[in-house]
Amino acid sequence: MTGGEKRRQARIEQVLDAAADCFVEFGFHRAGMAKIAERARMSPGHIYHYFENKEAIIAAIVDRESARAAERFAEFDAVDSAQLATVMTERAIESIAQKTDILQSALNMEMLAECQRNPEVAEIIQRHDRYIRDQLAHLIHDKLGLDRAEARTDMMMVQFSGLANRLLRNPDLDLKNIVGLMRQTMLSILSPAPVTKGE
Amino acid sequence: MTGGEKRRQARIEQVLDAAADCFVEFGFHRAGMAKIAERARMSPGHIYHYFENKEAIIAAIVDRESARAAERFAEFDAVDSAQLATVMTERAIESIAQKTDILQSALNMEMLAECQRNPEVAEIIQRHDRYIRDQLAHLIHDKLGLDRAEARTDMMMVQFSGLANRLLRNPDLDLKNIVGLMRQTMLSILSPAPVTKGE
DNA sequence: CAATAAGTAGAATGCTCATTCTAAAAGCAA
DNA sequence: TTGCTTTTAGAATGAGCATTCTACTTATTG
Repeated sequence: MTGGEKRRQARIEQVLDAAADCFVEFGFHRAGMAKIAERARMSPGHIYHYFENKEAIIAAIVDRESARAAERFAEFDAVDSAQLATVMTERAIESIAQKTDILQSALNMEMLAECQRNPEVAEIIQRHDRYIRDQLAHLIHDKLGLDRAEARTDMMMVQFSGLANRLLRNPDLDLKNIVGLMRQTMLSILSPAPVTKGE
Repeated sequence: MTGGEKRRQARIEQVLDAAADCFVEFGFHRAGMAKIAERARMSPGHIYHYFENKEAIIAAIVDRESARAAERFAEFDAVDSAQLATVMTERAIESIAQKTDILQSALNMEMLAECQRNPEVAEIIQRHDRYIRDQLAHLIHDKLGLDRAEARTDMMMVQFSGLANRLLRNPDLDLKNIVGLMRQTMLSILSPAPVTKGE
């Protein structure tokens, strides 16, 4: 990479970091380009040398955040089968317990609201989700040798997103009290026990 | 109620219906007063005779939607204990399966994003959530005779919100395939089985 | 050291939108 | 009907904001 390209990449990161900050604080729509520019320590007009418009920044943020989420899920690949439910539980709780991820949740909600109206955002979110799902399903099917891997995958993901959601509605939620139940629940989802088919 | 009050109430409902429509379609911020007024078949300025400002409309919508959600949960009160997990599962799936509730989900995401920045909205959401939680916890504790009712309640609610969330990320999700697992999961949450305490 | 290019700033533009204001229409009491 | 209040409309106001434009500064290259 040449010096110029490096500089350019650094500037783009600067914009994305500033934008993420603003989006968390104000939301996609009330975060003005002026504010983003200020936080990125550059002029508003200059941002347009790196992004075509604000939509493109939103898309880039959604992409970056989704990719990071996917990375975090990829780590489960290395986990011992017997420990999977426990490790996932700890991870779900721990990732939520950090203040940063509570804010992260708000950004996630913003993204999910946006994807109802912005097909490009929807496409990005769904692509990353599919990737995570494929990884997890592969894990559940090949490593744990379970049937209905797709359904189990989706149920596992229900736990993750549900927990994040929950904390927004009930900020007083004491995570320590539900960690046991969460582990039991995940174990139940990952158990080969016969399940009555839904009619 | 006098004729005038009735008329006024009807107009207010008209505005709320129109606003809900617009909020789902465009989001809180890009839904203009002009558009809302058009859908409510009245002039923009006129809306200000019923609501102080747009924030107040948002607050009213959040309140109305949360109250409706609470109503739906209240119905579980009448359900036979043995059937509770099954009925809740069916309800979760069924309420999601309806197209209207997919849109509803988007509005919910919008609300949750908003509550990070708007304390009034946060207060409304949390108040209704507390109400739902109390009802459910009472059900679980008194009717099912289970311990740790609060934790179980929260986990049940994780399932509901998680499922809605999931469908936004994966619109191709086949609900039929997970209904069995969802029931098993809810049963597990509502089973008295000993649970290893989280460390 | 030119001289061209790349990077940067910040003001100007033009649009959208919440909110306010003025006045017309409709209900209503006498 | 007449005068008074309530309801309604729709234009005017003014702020905020994405985007564009012009010009300045810094790097790069021959």
